[in-house]
This record gives sequence, structure tokens and C-alpha cells, in this order.
Amino acid sequence: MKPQYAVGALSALAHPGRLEIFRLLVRAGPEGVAAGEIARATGSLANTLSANLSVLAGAGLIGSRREGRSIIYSAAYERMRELLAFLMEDCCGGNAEICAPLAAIAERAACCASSTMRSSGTA
Amino acid sequence: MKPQYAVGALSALAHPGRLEIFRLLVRAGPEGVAAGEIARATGSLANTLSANLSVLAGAGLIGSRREGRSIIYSAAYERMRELLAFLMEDCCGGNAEICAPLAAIAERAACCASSTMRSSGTA
DNA sequence: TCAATATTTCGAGAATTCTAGAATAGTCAA
DNA sequence: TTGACTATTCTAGAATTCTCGAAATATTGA
Repeated sequence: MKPQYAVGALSALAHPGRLEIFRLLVRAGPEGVAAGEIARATGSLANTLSANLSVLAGAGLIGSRREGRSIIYSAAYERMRELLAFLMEDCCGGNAEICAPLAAIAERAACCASSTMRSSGTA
Repeated sequence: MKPQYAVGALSALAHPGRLEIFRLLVRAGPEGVAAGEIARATGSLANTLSANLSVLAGAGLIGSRREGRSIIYSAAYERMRELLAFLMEDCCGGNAEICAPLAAIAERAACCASSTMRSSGTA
């Protein structure tokens, strides 16, 4: 990911309303949520919400599809992964021996820790 | 991590100069880098750099310590891990195949979480 | 076609952020 | 103390972002 795209993505998320929207979509999963339902869930005005969705979409963090009268928005998980990977690229100069002993601290951060799928070794 | 702190951290990173500084410090490891060296590496004016370092420190993303005439800045890896964990909290509604790669990234963020810096003003 | 629903676009004022020059403060050595 | 070095704070104008009312666009059903 290019730095300029990362700045765009971070700028998009650096806003209380947009961060709330994005996290709502991240929790909702790939099926997504209709704009109107997002407006209801966040208490936003329709035009303000639309502007914020537009910023998030412009940053590539969310996608959309029309379904009848509604437009369904969903998180762009791959883009999100790219952003997180960018932030910790070459962390500690790539010295794995420094990083390894402390990896256990973050175990609780795994969002699907109770699932059957393990995340070991996937980077 | 509270949403308002996440917004603060994301705002701090949503700036080309500050993102470059932060990534430089993430790569540098726990030992950190002197402000003057950061200025040289990024081509920033001293006062502009100082303002940007102040924003990053205020967001809790970096810490500092004095060493002689220099002030050494270093990444706050634990804070970084908290931010990444916050972004993917309750992600994907149980779809492990989506979450797994993200969780692996969050674990790597803990790689250097052994800092003993003072972190200024994050309350 | 007309009306209702769902969402986006336009416009402008308020608030915030960014940058650089100048001045200030802390540290060290002689 | 003086002087060199390192870094921060102050300040103001320029640029950008945020928000909401109003108007416009797109879709569906009668």
C-alpha cells in the first residue's frame, strides 16, 4: 500500500462518525448494511451520513451495491488488512527474535478467538 | 480503547509527515531515534517536526526520553496494538476466514511491546 | 404518470488544522 | 559565564474539513 493511500484511509477513519460507521460495517460482516439502517443505528442525518460514506468509499475502506431502493455498504476487509500491515511494516527492523516473546500478549485481540480456525503463522 | 482515543490516534496518523515519522519509529525498534535524526531523515524543519512529534505523543503513539542534548522518540507498541485491536473488534460476525489474517496482524503488533518510556498526556 | 421512499449533491458559514518565521528553553563543554 | 547545539513554543494567515438545509437523482409501486 502506498503511503498516500494509507493517509487517505487514516484520514477517513479519523472522525468519530466515520469510525463508528466503519466499525459497524466491520462487525456486520460481508453482507453489509443499508445506508438507511446505518443512519438509524448512528443517529445521523441522511445527507451527513452520505457524505461520510462517500469519504470512506473514496478511501477504499468500504464498498457498496444497490439492492432495490437501498444501497448496501460493506467493509473492504482486504483494504483494512493492507492498512494494518502497512502500519507495522518492517516492525523493529524485521528482528523476529525481539518480537516473538511478546506475541502472546495480543492473543486476546483475535476477533474470532472462539472459532475452530487458528491464525498461527498467517501474516 | 475508547473510541475518542482511537479517533485521536487515527487523526495523528492521518498526516503524511506524521505517518512517515511513526513508521520510521516502528521500524527503528524500542531504542528509538533522536528528534534531530528524524528531522534529517524526513527533511522536516525542526519546529514543524516538533509540532508533529507533539501530536503523536499526545495521541499516545510515541514516547520520549532525554539523552544529553537530544530527545529520543520511540514507538508506543502497546498503544499501537490497542488501536489495531479496536479497529477489528467483533469483526465479521464470526466469519473466521476473514478475521484470521487480521488477527495475525494484530498479534505481530505486540512484537516490541517492552517500552519504558514516559508517554505524555493521553488522559 | 404521479407519489413515496431512499440516497446523493450543492452551497455556505463555522471550526479546525497546517506551516513556517521568530523567539524561547534546556544541555554541555571550556 | 559564554557559546554552540538541540529542541520546543508562540503566532498568524492560509488551507482544509465539518455540518446542515435545500434541492436533485434513482427506484418502486399504484
